[in-house]
Amino acid sequence: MRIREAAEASKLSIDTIRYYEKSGMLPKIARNATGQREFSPDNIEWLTILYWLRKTGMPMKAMRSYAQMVHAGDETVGDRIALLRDHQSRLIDRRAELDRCDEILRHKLAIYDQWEEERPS
Amino acid sequence: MRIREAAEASKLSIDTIRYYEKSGMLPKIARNATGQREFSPDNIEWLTILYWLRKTGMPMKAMRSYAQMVHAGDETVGDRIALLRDHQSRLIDRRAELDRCDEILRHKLAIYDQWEEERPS
DNA sequence: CTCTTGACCTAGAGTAGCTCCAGCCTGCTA
DNA sequence: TAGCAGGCTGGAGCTACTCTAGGTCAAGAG
Repeated sequence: MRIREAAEASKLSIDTIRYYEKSGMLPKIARNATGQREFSPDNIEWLTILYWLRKTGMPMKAMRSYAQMVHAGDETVGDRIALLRDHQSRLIDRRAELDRCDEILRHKLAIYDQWEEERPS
Repeated sequence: MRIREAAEASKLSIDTIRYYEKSGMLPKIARNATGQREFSPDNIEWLTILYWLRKTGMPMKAMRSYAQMVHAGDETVGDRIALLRDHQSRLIDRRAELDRCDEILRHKLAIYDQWEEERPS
């Protein structure tokens, strides 16, 4: 699978995939005879996970160390679990932030709506 | 109220507040005799709203136009409502993203946990 | 009354995480 | 054999901060 398809499958952009490779966040990606990247199904799964981790705010630094742990082998499984659980708990915090913002917006909108009612355009 | 207190009250950093002022996202902030910023309670409310809007992903560009609309006066209230409602609907999308990521993490962790069970450290 | 400390100031450099662009190569189709 | 699609690299540009250098000012200690 070449980069265009990999981008579509993972929802990352082509540029972002190349950037992630350059930044050491991907395993070694195979190249064909003319130097083009060839993505395996495993690579696609990896990209997809990165897409979701980034989208929900995991910093590249953490993704890089996760990548290195996967590369390092089985004895890092414990640390990998810790890293993922850690991110999972951040998701909860983020959800609370969304709720708080929603609350503030509701409040603000209630004020504006009342305002509109009183002095209609 | 000076910048340190304003930062504490709004949860923005001192640097970010100065940056926001420079970028035209704040109303005119008063200065005292020695050139230090003096924040009014209104200013603090504004900073707090910006904090939550940014934290939940509103781009600076949108915050800038919101600031300009507030500055422009009452006839922009309709547009302001539209902008806030728009952001509110983004919050829903973000929540869905968090849920999706949580699902993926659960799946991944289930696999790792099983792995750990099979070959305990 | 000078000295230090601490809070503030500005301009500008540095950073994260992309995104876009120029210039080049290759393979397919007409 | 020319044209076009799709890939490649290195590097510039962008957003939203974050940090640093170098300076001012006020208040308390010696």
